Amino acid sequence: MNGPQDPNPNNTRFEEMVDLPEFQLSDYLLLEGDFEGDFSAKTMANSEENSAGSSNGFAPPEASERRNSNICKRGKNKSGTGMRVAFRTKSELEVMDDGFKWRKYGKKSVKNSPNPRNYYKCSSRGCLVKKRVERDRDDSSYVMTTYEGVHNHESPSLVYYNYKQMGPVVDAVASGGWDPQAPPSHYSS
DNA sequence: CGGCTTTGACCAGCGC
DNA sequence: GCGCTGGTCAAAGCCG
Repeated sequence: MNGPQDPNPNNTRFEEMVDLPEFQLSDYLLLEGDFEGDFSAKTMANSEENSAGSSNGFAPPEASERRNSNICKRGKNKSGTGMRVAFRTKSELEVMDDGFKWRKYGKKSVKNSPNPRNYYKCSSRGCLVKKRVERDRDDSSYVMTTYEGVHNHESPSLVYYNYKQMGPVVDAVASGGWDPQAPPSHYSS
């Protein structure tokens, strides 16, 4: 199931969302995927607040990684899609419209967190992509969203995704040079 | 009536 | 080996 398949269409929609005033991307975590190297979790913070610790509910990478150990704990990707991406977003809304249709299938209170974790599956037939949503335990104004898997279809609402255009964005994020606040100039509407 | 959410139960992996 | 915890299932209820 490898190949030049859509790595994560949500990235595109998400990037558009963080351009909106009510959304503010804080952390971008590549937890698993078709990457070279042996890292299991990679943390990208877009702000100098990162170096200031968690004064703003913003955990340093070390802490973020530790928190992500929950996500990686099972170490198995039942959906077999091999791609997991986590975002931490400052948002009032718990469920963000990323262009896909999600069906809630579970809710679980997590240890060490006052906020429950919600589990969603993509509503599209045959699509095994899952999504976990929970509020940050340190600062409930932040929402942790974890996508697992790759959509085998396009967004039912709008399709902005273009793999060739997406590549440089991912590279920019990986190198810390991507500014989520910047206009989505790579879109050609 | 169909689709979605809710919620408790069950299952499986991991750490001790 | 056992207990804990996270993830999933499935039945029931709700809503459009």
